[in-house]
Amino acid sequence: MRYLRDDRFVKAVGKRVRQLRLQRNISQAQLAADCDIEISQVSRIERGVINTSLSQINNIAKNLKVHPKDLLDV
Amino acid sequence: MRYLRDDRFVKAVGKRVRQLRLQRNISQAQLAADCDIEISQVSRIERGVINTSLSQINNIAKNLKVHPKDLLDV
DNA sequence: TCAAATATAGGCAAATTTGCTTACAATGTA
DNA sequence: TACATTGTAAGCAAATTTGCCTATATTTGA
Repeated sequence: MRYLRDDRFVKAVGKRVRQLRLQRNISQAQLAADCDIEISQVSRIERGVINTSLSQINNIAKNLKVHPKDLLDV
Repeated sequence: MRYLRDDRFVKAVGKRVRQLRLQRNISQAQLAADCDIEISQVSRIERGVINTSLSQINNIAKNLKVHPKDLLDV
């Protein structure tokens, strides 16, 4: 099976998430709690090791108080 | 396990993909070929039955010749 | 320096996505 | 009507994501 993972893109989005999180001065733990997901998951997303889903992006965007498309502004 | 799927959001993105595809007058089969994915996958994404990944969004955006964030402009 | 806070890493099981395939419905056209 | 095109549906196996957990590294502050 051929599973598409665009490393460049995934890492860029992760970087963007981290950037916005730090702008808001919150820890991964805080963001994870707000989003009701695991810290390790936030870490994986920010480091770009996983190719996360639309819903996670929407969830994180909501809790970073930005429009989901802002997370893809890379 | 609690897996997050935001039906509203996923369906909205699917609608947006369809909208852009039709604007370009191409079939699902054509888009699928361009993206090198399955037709059934395009269908699932447009109907919002799956919560697809960042890389798929980027892939589809590329082949619809829009910025990935335009697919999340919902 | 030491301790606390923060971030990274990895394993496991369950859930989902995806490619692949076949079948069928819907739509349009001659 | 008949035919082709287009889109929907569903099942299966493989791959990935995710939650949960524990452990370790890194950073920060007193």
